[in-house]
Amino acid sequence: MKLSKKSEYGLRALLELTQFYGKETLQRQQIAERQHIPVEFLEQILLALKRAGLLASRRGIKGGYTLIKSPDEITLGQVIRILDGPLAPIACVSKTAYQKCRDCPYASKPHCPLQDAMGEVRNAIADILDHYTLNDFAFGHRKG
Amino acid sequence: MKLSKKSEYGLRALLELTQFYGKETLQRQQIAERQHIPVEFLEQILLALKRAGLLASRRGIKGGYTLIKSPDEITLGQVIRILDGPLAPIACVSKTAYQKCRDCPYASKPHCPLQDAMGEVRNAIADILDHYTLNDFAFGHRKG
DNA sequence: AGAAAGTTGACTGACTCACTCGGAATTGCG
DNA sequence: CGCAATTCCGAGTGAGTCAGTCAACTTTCT
Repeated sequence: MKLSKKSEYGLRALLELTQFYGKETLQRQQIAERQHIPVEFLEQILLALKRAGLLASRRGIKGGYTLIKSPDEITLGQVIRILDGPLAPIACVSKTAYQKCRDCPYASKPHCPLQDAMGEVRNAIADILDHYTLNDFAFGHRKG
Repeated sequence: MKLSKKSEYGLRALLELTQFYGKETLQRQQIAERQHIPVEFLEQILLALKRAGLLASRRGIKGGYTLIKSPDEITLGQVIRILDGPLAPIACVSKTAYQKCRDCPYASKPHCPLQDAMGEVRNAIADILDHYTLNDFAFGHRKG
């Protein structure tokens, strides 16, 4: 049940980019320093977020990264799925990356205890993370 | 955010042991067959659960494993913590295995966005798993 | 005694995590 | 143009974890 460094760094990087949304573009270097992230590792994270359509970048001497979507349209759930894969604890309860469980003795039966339990967990996690926007994240989450 | 095979197998093994609670002792072999678990791997799982005080075992020709605590006193949360470690996505929000995060730029500040978000997730997971007993698991969970 | 079971520790192959490196492409400036 | 600063991209790496496997030992029952 662990969050990878990749996701942690990714979220912390987006924290910075959210604070400068609509103002400046930030360079890897700056983000890395402010958030204490190894710069070369950060690079591949930012690239993944760019490929996923969250960031834009410019090369060259005045280059850098910018948020391309509004920070209240991006949720922590999206980010973690991009960097870490599905939120669900086991594949057979994932909604975004469902996979039938093989070799499970309940696969044929209408009802699997593990699926029930882990399904609840998945939903609880997704409920939080898919409604937690970068704005909430950067400026304080209004609790429901 | 993934559940290890170890925990999955452990929970499935306890499913069997719960069904026979107060009736028979089960052997590794039987559990392994019913739940399709590699028997030698299952062994080390059962041993861990024994050391943690959930199971008793008898050696020798009529040996096997039994639940030593009532299945409504054991929660899925306990089991997963024994086999997989803390439920919390990051150590600095764990209640059972708290660790100060080092190198986090918010470590000195009164308030860390990542801790807020992951703290919510941790609580949601723990709320479910620490109230989900083996009885609920084996015989159907009464939803709150 | 001997077979059947659990106990223990070590071992292994594949994989993942968290980086790291080298080099190519792009951009701005003088 | 030439050069420096920056991003882009693929590959590599060392440590560690995951998911078992194995061999040798002890205990118990008949």
